[in-house]
Amino acid sequence: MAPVSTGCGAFLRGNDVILPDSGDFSLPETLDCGQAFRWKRLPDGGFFGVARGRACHIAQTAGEIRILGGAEDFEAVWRGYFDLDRDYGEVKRRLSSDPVLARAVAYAPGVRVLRQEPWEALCSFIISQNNNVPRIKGIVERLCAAFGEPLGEGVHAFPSPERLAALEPDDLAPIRAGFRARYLVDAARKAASGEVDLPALAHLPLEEARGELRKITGVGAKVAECALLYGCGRVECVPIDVWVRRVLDRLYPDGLPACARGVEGLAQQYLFHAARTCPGFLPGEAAQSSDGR
DNA sequence: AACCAGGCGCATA
DNA sequence: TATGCGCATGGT
Repeated sequence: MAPVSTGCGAFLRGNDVILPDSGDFSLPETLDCGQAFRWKRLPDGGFFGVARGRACHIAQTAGEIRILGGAEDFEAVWRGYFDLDRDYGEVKRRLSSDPVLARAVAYAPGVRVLRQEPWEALCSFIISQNNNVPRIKGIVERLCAAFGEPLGEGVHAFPSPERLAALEPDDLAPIRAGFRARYLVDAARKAASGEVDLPALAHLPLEEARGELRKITGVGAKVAECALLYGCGRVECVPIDVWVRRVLDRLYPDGLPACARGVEGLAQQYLFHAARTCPGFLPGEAAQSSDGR
């Protein structure tokens, strides 16, 4: 069987793309760790999701991950989306020279940081503020169903900035986003007009990129950092929410260790996930038992 | 029935 | 610069 692409170890079997299990990619750990909000567990244990206007069914068995739907979508979307050209084994070895990070990595070694679209990541994390994961998912789902382009079979793309820019906050009432509705409309108008140049954020100097995002009402330091990390591939960015705040206060009072330099955002994801879901990871705190579907 | 949820804007000192 | 409060909504 011919490789569908060089570098990431994928090959084609029939119409599916196969990723041999490297130990560096767990579907639940990656898709259900609070970084993306459109992935649903399927009865067969796999996941279904939509990104960049394409739907995807992905399944994991003992020895491999199977991406259904063909090599074209894989090359166009999923290879980049799942960050398959980054060597997470190497990243994890580096991070594991620190004892706390080593624990976080060992707890969930299949966590990857997804490379989402800037606009979707921005909206998702505007919605996330003072909110919980199950409800964030519900709001995003209703937003897509109401305003996203139909892709067939009841599936919808994430709505474009242009589409949302034409709305008033009240038009978003059915989404039940609460006070965040006007933030979404403001973001849409600034993105659609080019007042905030989202595609430029991937290569702008960090402070400038942060400043651009914070022109949007409802985008503060944390949401801006999320948009940059999850939406713009800026893996040095560290969103500091309540969980990461606790990790830093209690375990890294002097900041993240030197081994995380340049990939602080990836380190953050392992730490965030462990702090939230691994009992006893945070001293003097019970982790959440579960969240969401 | 309060309290919380991957925060932010605004007022006040 | 630094706190404190209200905010829509829904689940414990």
